[in-house]
Amino acid sequence: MTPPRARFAPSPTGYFHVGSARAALFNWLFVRQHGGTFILRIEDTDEARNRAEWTDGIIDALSWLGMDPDEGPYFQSAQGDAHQAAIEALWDSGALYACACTREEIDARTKERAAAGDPTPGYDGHCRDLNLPRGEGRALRFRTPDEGVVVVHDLVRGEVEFPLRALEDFICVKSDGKPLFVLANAVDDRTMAISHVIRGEDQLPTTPRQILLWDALNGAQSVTLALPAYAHLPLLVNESGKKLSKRRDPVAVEMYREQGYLPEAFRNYLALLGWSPGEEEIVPLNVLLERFRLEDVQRSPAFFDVKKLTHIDGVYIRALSIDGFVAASRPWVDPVPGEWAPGAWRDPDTGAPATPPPPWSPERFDPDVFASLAAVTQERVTVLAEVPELVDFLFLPDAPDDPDSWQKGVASDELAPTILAGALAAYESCPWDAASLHEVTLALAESLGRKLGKAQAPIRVAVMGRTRGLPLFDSLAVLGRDETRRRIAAALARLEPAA
RNA sequence: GGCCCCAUCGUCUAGAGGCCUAGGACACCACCCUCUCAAGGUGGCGACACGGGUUCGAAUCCCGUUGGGGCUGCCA
Repeated sequence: MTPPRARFAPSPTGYFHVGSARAALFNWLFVRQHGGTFILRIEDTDEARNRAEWTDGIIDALSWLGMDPDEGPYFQSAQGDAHQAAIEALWDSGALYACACTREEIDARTKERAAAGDPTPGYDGHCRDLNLPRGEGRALRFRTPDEGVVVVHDLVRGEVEFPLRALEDFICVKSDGKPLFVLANAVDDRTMAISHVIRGEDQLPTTPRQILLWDALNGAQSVTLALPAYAHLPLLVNESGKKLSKRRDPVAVEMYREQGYLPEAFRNYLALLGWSPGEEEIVPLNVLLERFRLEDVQRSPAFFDVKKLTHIDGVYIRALSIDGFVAASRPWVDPVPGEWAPGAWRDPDTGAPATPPPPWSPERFDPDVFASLAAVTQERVTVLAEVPELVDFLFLPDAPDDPDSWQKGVASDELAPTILAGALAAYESCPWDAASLHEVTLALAESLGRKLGKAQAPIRVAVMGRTRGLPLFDSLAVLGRDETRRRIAAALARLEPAA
């Protein structure tokens, strides 16, 4: 196969949609394994607001996922000359005609037809043979053949036939002279010599029009180009089986990045939607590259399952080396000014939800202290944004205050004062390491006739603030004798303010 | 309404006529391990939408039904 040229062509509409990310990934995998070219084209011809910003977001997200384009970004808005030339050629060849109908007129006629028993919707070809001149608020329609079929040769779906009689004369140039998506898209694919169009299934119904346009362009312009190969990927849906919607579904890739999903894990999960690498599903990139086949892509829609994504992310996090984990956690525990950090991105619609910064100040954070508990932290988080709440007790001036934990672990335990007082005494002079602390605390528990599991709760809440968290004795060992005892004493005082 | 697509456990999938009393993973449940929480281990629950064909034999092929979805804009 000659090296393919495939494009990822998002429109900058606010943030990077997971469905777009999946489409980009499949394009990228396909191109990489065939030594081809991965092209980024920004389809920004509409009312592009804040264009630069959204485009930067797309580029950042692609880069985060390790899929930097080989060419581009090209901007559709910069292709005006090519679009114009195509329109002129098409007009001169007679493929287009001017239409003066308004939406209202068309709808009215459709209604009339329906009343007369003809349910055919769409444009009725009213202006088709009127030979109207161009201009004056007139859109240009494509003269669609009345008989026959257009067949789309789809790499994942096989041959899909569209009867032409059901295809109306569609508009491809707006009344202001600007091309519509269907035309701009086809023209750009021609000028960029695209060989493979890999995109979402929602684009399948528009494909016959683009094929018609492509053929017409071949006849109208001096260059004859081979039609690209098409591959329409199954849609990503929510749990009710509907196409992922920007409104009610968490679809922003930026949001997942903020929450601390690793790009490798995210990419691995994306690859699993509509495709399977085989017996193992958590596989490194080289395996993805080795095994991916467009032909093996599933045809039915796939549910974007955050639970599974999260599980996979947990596996990737645990597979990190300690150093790797410490480095990956950095933005969440010790963000560097000027560099990417959680909280930088906000949902353009809701203005939320950004991951909050760590609860401690940069001055209080100690990388070495964090590193000493990294191993036990690593196996307890599933996304990096969970790291701060596990280690915050180390960097806050006092034990974090969690009312539920206090109530459950201390206030409602009649033995809590005894345990805390016992621990305060026992910790005064015992060797300060996890094993010794374990031993000493176990002895205290047994003297009170309690299992260690139950007896450690008040100490844990007094020092670490919550009933759940890192292993207690490792944590105390790192926190230090003085601070541990100070917090236990503080908890005792809080329990018996009078005494 | 019209056109198109799709149909294996709740979810993602393996399965390309006999290897399937349908395999794995997520989720869920139970047990084990255990200083909390995780992680890990063991086991469990759980699917070929339905009806006709074709065939010695169908989850796999064909047809129909039903169900779901997409598109149907002078948006991209």
